[in-house]
Amino acid sequence: MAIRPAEQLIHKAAWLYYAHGLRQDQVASQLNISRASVAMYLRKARETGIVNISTSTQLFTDDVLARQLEDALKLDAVWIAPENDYVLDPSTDIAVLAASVFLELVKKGDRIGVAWGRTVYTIADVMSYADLQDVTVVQLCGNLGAPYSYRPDQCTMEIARRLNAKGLNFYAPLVLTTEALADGLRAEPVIREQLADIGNCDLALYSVGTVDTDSHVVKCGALSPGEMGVLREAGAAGVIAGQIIDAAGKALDCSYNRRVISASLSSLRQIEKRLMVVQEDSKFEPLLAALAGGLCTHLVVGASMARRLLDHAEKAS
Amino acid sequence: MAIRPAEQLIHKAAWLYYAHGLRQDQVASQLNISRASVAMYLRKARETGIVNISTSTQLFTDDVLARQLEDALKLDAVWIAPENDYVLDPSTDIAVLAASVFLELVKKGDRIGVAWGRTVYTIADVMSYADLQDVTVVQLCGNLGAPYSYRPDQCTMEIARRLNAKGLNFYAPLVLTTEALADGLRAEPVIREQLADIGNCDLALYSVGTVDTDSHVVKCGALSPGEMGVLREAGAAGVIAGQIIDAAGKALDCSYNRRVISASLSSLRQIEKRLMVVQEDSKFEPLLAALAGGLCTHLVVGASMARRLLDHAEKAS
DNA sequence: CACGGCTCTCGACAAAAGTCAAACTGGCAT
DNA sequence: ATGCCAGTTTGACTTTTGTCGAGAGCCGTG
Repeated sequence: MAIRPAEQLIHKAAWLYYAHGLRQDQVASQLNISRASVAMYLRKARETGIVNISTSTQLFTDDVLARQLEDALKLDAVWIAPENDYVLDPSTDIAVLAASVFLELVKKGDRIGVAWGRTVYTIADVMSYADLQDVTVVQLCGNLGAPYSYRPDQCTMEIARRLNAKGLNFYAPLVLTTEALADGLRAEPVIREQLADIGNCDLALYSVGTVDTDSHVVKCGALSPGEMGVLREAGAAGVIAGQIIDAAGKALDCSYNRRVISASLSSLRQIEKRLMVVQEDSKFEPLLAALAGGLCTHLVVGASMARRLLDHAEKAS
Repeated sequence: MAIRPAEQLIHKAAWLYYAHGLRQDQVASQLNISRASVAMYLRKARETGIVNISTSTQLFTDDVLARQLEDALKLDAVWIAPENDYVLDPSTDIAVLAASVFLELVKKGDRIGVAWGRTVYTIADVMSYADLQDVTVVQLCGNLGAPYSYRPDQCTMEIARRLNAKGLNFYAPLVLTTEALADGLRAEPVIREQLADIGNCDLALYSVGTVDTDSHVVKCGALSPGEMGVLREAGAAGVIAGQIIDAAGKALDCSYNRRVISASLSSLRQIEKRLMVVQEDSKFEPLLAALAGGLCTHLVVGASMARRLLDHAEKAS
C-alpha cells in the first residue's frame, strides 16, 4: 500500500476544507476525486489528529464553585462538570471534560505519566485525536493481567495512540509475592530507568481508587478482600497508581506497598502538573487523602463532589 | 443585553456538539431550543474561539525542500506553500498557511510583536479565531495614516481580536520630519516603555518590504519615490517594520531610519521566534537581506521563492 | 493466468447542517 | 400604557455532508 500519497491526499483535503474553508465538492474537484472520497479523507484527518477540534474548557473553570475550591484546596485549577443541568451520563461527562482538560494541558515535547483504572481508560476512550509527535506517554505503574480491559499498558498505549505520541510501557507485574523479588525487579535497569525518569514528567494523569472490597485493586486480584480489610484497619484511605495511601496521603507502611512496582509518591509529587480526575461520589475519602498528600494540582470532578469537598474544607477551617 | 446567559448557552451548545459529539437536534432538545438556534450558537462558538479547529501544518514542513532550506539557511523551521499543485490563489495560500503556523507557534501567556503590511493584514484576515485570554499582541512600529486599510494598529488589533488577546497599540507616526522630534517622541514614557518591552516578546510576525518605487513605504507616503531612489543608491535592500535595511540586514545609516519610530532591529533579534512570511516573488532580495540580518527564525514562503533561496544558498557555499 | 481477498473509489440516497424571512421578546423612550 | 427597536428565536426550505453497497483495480497465490 502506497501510504505516502494517501497521507498527502488526506492532508491536502483537510487543508483545503478546514484551513481554506472550501466545500467538500470544491475540494473534490481540486483534487480530482469524488466528493465521497473527500468526506472519507476528512474523517480520517480528524481521526489521525491532522485536524484538531477542541472546545475551550473555560466555562467549567469560570464557575464560582470551581474558584472557591481552587482557593480552599490551594490547587492550580479545578474544573467542575455540571450534573443536573442537562441530562447526560454524568460520569461520561466528567471523562469528556477531563479529556479536554488533559489535551489543553499537554504541550509539545512533554513527557506524560499515566496511571490506570476505569476512569483513566474512559478518558482515553473519549479523548479526541491530536498530532503531538514529540510527546512521550509513560506508564506509571506495573501491569496487572486483569480480566478487565483497562490494564495500565493499555491506558498508556491508547492515550499515546490518540495523541500520535510515543508510548513507553514497562512490563512488570504491579504487585509481587515477596518484597525481595520486588526489590530485585525494581533494580533491573529497564525498570529502574523508567521509574527514575518519572519525576521528569511534565504532566501526570490519574484517578484515585477506593479501599473497600469492591475496589479496583481487589477486583483485579492485586489484593484479596481480606487483605484489603486488614489494610483498611491499618489506615488505608485510598489507592494511587496501585499504591495504598493513608488519610494523610502518605504511602501506608505495609508489605503490599513494598511489593508494588510503581512510581513512588515522591516522584509523582515532582511532576509539575498532576491532573486528578474523580468520577464516582464514593471516592470522597480517597480523594481527600490524595489531596492531603499533595498528589494533585489540577482537579476534575462532578458538581456534587465539588460541593462536598468545599463543605469539608470550610468545616475544617 | 443579557450577555452572560448567552455566553453560557453558546458554550454548552459547543460542548455538547463538539466534545460529546451529539447532533445539532440532540443538542437542541437538551437545551430546549430550536435546532436553528443551535446552528447559530455553534457558528458564534467558532467565531469567538470557544471552539478551535486547526489543521496540522506538518505536511508543509515535511517537504524535502523545506528541510533543505532549514539546513541551508540555519532556520528553526520552514514551511513551503505548494504552488502549481492545486489551482488556488498562491498568495492567499501562503497567508492561510502562515496563519496556521502562527497559531501553532503561539503559546498561552505569550507576548507577540506584530508589524504591518499587506501580507500581515492578509494573514490576520484569514486567521481563525482562538481563545487565548492571556496573550498580548504589541505593535512593533509607528502608525501611518495611509489610504490603505492595513495600518500597523489595525494589524495588531485584528490579530488580537482573532485571538481574544489584549492588543497593545501605540500611537506615534511611523516617521517624523526631523530627527530631533523623533528622539523626543521616543523618549516619551508611553512610547519608551512599549519599545523597551519588545525584546521580551516571545514571537514576532512580520514580512519584509521592497525598496523600489512601488514599495509599501512609498505608497503609504513615508518616503517619496525620489527619496527611495537615493536610499537604494545608498545600499537599501529591504524594509523591516518600517526601517530600511541594507543587504547585510543592518539598519541603513540614513536620516530616514533615524526619524522612524519602530522596534530596533536588535530588539527584534532578541525575540525568540521570528516568523517571517513572504508572499511575493519580487521580495527575493529584501528577504535575503532580512535573512542575512538574522531577522528570521521561522519562514513561510511559496515554492518558487523556496527554490530560488535554495539555489542562492547553494551557489554561495 | 485465473482466482479469491483486499483496499480504494464512486454514485445515489439519507441524514444533518446552514440559511432566511417572519414572528417574537423584553427593554426603553415617549 | 403604548409603540418602537434591537436582538433572538423559530419553522420551513435549501444546501451540504455522511454513508453504504456495488464495482473497479491490485496483488500474491495456487
